[in-house]
Amino acid sequence: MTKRALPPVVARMWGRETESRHGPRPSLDLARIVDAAIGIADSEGLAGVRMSSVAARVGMATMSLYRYVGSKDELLTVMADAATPEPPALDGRPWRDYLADWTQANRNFLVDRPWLLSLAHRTPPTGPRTLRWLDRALAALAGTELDLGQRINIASTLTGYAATQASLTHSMITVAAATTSAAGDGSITGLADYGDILGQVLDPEDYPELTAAVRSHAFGTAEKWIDDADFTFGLDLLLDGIQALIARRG
Amino acid sequence: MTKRALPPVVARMWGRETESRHGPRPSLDLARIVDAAIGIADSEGLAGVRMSSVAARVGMATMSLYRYVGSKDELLTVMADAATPEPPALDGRPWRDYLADWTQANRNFLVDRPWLLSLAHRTPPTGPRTLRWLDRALAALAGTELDLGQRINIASTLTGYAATQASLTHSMITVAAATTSAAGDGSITGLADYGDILGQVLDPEDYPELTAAVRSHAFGTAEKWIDDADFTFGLDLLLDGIQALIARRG
DNA sequence: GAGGTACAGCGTACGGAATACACAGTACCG
DNA sequence: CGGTACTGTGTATTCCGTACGCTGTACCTC
Repeated sequence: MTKRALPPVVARMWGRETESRHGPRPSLDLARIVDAAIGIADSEGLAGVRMSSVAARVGMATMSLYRYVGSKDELLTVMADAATPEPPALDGRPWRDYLADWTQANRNFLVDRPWLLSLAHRTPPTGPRTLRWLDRALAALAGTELDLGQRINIASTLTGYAATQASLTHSMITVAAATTSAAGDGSITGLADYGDILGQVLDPEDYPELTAAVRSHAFGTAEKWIDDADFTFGLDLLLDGIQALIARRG
Repeated sequence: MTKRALPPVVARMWGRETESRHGPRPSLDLARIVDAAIGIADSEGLAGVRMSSVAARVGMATMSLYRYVGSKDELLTVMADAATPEPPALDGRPWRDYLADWTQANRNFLVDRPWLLSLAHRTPPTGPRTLRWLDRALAALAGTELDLGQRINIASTLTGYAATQASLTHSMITVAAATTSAAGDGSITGLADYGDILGQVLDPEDYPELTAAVRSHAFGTAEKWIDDADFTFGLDLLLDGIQALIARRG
């Protein structure tokens, strides 16, 4: 029985705080702090999330936050889970329909909240929301002959795909924050620029295929990355692979 | 002709510095600084990479680094490219063989240098190494009927898969740095613990499938994540999907 | 009901890290 | 041979995260 204490972050995400009976009751709860932090991240990006700014937003002193959160890092971890929406409902749909929906929804909220991408690499999923996504994906595959390991693997692969696509979409769409303020400075501002840059930099001898791609404007249109068509294309690749596997097993 | 100036980072990565003739010659070059930074990241992690520590490592004053790099952020970007190895050689192999190799190699260097994962979300690929990976993947698909957009899409999907798997592998393997130093503290230390935590936290009503997975120890064995079998499983899914697509086109 | 106790909110202070700025020395230019 | 542009660097500023200790309060126990 290796039943150790939960890591404090995890405990907090699940409301497993040991209720204390002494002293004044807290005037806030973790949720309100996390919401404030999420609000800031949405409007100013992750960089705007400072202990001081969050505290100001909830009307407390900076140091008071530490009664609710062990560290800024912890706060970010909790934020990452809380900012994740609920997964779509299964409603008895066939696995392929559902997983397509699931993956797309996954990508969509990552595009809406690009800062979530930067928080993705912290921990394996341990929050209620994130785990619900995993659970639902497993549920969709429940009717198949796949074993549990395979189902988990499929879920992670799809999440990974969603994240990759969201990240690409985001970095391509973004009019990058011009760090140097001079007009016409050298910041990468959009997609057209990306193709430009590659064109300027690539040696055709060394990068023959890429050069060809740039020349035929394969990176040219910004819509390409916002459009669902491209996303769906890759997704279908994955789903086809899964379907073939299931067929083999059945 | 929208031929703007290259972003400074990009210029530096490609050695497109405007050679200056006045003044003393630089006593170092960017490469040595980047190597030092990579060395630190390898041994202490990204957190160990401070302008001061890097400077110490190359035997210069902190502020001297700013003669070679515009900002720490720029340094990290250049590091990310420089730490990427060369892609495997194509050698006329069929696309599927090569891409399997390519993806696996991609995952492997990410597992070796987990800090690269945290730098992945900064920019679309603009460095010589990263772009060479892309070029080689496109080259492998050159014989197929797929159009360029599709080839690029496939390459990103595979990179994404490699990154996802590497990230999972890493977070599972890691004996997490115990931030609190007390023994038996609550940090997530490994895989067994991960299953433990889920078990403690999940409500079977709300997470039926996950609960079942935990109970049957689907998260239980650490080898599962280090082992190639699992990686190859998902990879084959993808490749099958691609193969089906190519067959359809041909 | 009185005192003790543990905990909430918060002001102050410290330490680490990035980086603006100014200055000294140096190599090449005319 | 002065001027100039650039290198290396010390100093100082600014911005954060957070350790610590103090004050007041609500509940518990006697």
